Amino acid sequence: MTERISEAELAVMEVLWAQSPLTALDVAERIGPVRGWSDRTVKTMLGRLMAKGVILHEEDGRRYLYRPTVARDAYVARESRRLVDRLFGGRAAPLVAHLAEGDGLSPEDIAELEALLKELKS
Amino acid sequence: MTERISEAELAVMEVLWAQSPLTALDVAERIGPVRGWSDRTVKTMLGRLMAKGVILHEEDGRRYLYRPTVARDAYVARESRRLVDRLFGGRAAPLVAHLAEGDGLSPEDIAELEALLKELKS
DNA sequence: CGATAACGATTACGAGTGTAGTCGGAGACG
DNA sequence: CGTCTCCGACTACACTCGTAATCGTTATCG
Repeated sequence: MTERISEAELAVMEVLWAQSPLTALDVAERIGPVRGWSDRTVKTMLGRLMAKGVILHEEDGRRYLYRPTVARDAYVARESRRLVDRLFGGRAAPLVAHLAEGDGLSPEDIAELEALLKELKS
Repeated sequence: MTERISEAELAVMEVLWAQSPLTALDVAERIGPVRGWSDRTVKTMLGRLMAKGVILHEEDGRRYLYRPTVARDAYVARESRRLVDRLFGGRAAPLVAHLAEGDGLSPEDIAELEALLKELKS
């Protein structure tokens, strides 16, 4: 049901996932420095995210407070699945294998994965 | 260096990764039925992929034979890394955890991952 | 040799994206 | 009360993507 979130929009979502509700300017302050966006741009993103239904706003005097309607976890799960489906025929193991190649796995990752697998088998 | 490949373009790449070199019509025959594309559309994709430098063509009489310049493995590794970086701060373990949640891991996946981890530790 | 068919090259066009600018109304300030 | 300012709503514009259609040239077939 939830529509796709573009890369730039995701930056706004990350801010709101980190803390919400926030005003448009709050969001802009947290993003502007990092991405070099004007506050207008942030406002546009908020508008588009509203249109996509992934955030909502509540009135607060003469301005709005924005908050996500979609949990980060849910979004992340969907995107992960998309990638795995598109590139690996839905199988997770090859993905991990690929990450392992380019030195993508730290020792902590490996330990964490082992623990995870142990749990899954039980 | 390599530019991004869009979703529709990826379908063309998959065909060429499966077999190459191929003519435009060869590609269209392999894709058209599945995606419902006209051969014109396939030609457009080939042109854009050429512009992006991820395929090249060799002349074969009055037509071209196309082949990838980028290995599927390299592409897949880059895209996987992008996702992991964007959504998981570069850590692979949380990704696998997310996939595991939605029943995303088959028993074979789990077995395969175990074997992989064993190998990585050695 | 003239018509036709097969190709590649160029162009089209609406939706989405990145990145803003402008307009209009409601408070704030003098 | 008139003016300035802050905010959201609407508009802009170039670029990418998905999905083709048209143009020009060259080989081919009768």
